[in-house]
Amino acid sequence: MTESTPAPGEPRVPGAREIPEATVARLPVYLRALTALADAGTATCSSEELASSTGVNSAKLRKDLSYLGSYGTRGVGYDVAYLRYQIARQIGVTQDWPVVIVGIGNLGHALANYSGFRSRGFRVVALLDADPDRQDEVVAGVDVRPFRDLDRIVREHGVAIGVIATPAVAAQNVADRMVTAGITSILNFAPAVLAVPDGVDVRKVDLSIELQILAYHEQRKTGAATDPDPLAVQGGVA
Amino acid sequence: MTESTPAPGEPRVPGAREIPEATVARLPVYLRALTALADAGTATCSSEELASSTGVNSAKLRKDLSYLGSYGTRGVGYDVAYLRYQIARQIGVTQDWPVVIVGIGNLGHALANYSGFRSRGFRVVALLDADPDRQDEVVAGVDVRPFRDLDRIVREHGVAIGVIATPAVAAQNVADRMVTAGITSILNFAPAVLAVPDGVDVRKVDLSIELQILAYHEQRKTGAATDPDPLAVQGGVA
DNA sequence: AAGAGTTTGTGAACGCAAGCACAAACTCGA
DNA sequence: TCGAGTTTGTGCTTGCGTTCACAAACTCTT
Repeated sequence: MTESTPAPGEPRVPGAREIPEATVARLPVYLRALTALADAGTATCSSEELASSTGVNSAKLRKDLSYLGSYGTRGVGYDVAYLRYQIARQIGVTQDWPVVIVGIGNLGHALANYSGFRSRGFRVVALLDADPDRQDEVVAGVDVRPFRDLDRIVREHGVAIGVIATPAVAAQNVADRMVTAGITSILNFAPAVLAVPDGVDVRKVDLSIELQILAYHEQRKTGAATDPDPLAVQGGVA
Repeated sequence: MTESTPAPGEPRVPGAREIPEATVARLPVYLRALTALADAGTATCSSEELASSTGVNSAKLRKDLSYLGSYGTRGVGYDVAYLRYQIARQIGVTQDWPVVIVGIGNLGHALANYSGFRSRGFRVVALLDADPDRQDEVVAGVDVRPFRDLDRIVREHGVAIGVIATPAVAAQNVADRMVTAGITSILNFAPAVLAVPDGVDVRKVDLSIELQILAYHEQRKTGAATDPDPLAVQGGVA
């Protein structure tokens, strides 16, 4: 992904270790498991327990946590509340993150209503849509605003993160406008490759790609491969 | 992920090369780009062109394609239609994949309406929901059926792939029922870790995890880390 | 206080993936 | 036919991520 170059030679933050990308991707999973444990009233847990409830290897879990610091106690395990706070702080979900969502189709609706956002510090400050007919609606308690208001909304609320839930053809234009408005992190649900300047992070979630990966493995399981006959190309794929 | 062990010693399929997981994950991206090129009337393209339109390195693209076979022509490039067919065949999207979706919330609606499924061989044969009030609805031209019909529907349509779009608490039960019914690939949108027997593949898409990864990098960019004071644990994270 | 049992943190080995760089194989013009 | 230009396919190097395995550090019982 578009990693902001850490200025060759000098570390990004003096005391902060560099956390590997693979570890960063797992921290939210640990956070969720710790929250569940805390809600269940559990005060302490071992790396083995936490690992099995998150579906990872316990050695990997311990190595992941070691990048954050030494927050466990040998012979005992981890304090659930303490570890949870430390992970939340590292990820950044102890802060408030104002977010805008662009594109109010089915997916935009689903995202606006998704409770998992609010509970982790993400606050949807506006839903934007280019269609003027939609701008009287209120979805999930948030006003639908015209897309042209993007700049003002970003400025007023200090929005750093934008979500694109538009059709593919509109995605690049939306991304450009977001970047211009000052957004530096984009979560893209549109099936399109976005070009953005350095310093802007883009993560992509593609629903059909995940299904296709499953189909690949499923095909291998059942051994049902299509005829590799090159002549079949004439017909093409539907 | 739960990779079906390829029987130590003997290759899974005699003639088939083993395609690396990282490559499999990119094949759908190439497929989409090739479809766009074909729609635009392009007959031939180089690895450089295809790479830039999919956002990957051209060397990586060529290496990925080399796992499928030698489908390019040196000095010329790749035949768009031919390569597209070969990739589609390898992934398995030249076949028809009947799919069931369980959980008709906002996300279920979005998935049922998503055109990217049908155009790639995925056919939603049923939407299942435990709520009896919803079973008169028709969403995206597909009947909403009671969850208890799962077994029959899977049997009748030969469903191999199931999608879980329920709340987290229901997910494991749904997965168990899916496995019992004969489903061997699950796409899970619920924020829960699923336990499934060997031979069943699970892929997870977690909307809030992606946002949290963005937040982590965003926090690093702005240098706005929260006070690491251990005493703050008393307050905990909201 | 000492030994047995438990669990963390991490050095080291291993394996997969990314990228470089170049020979091989093609086209095209003279 | 030959040489210049283009593009693929791939061996090799490098780096990252995973896993193993064990010393260090803790608790608990006697």
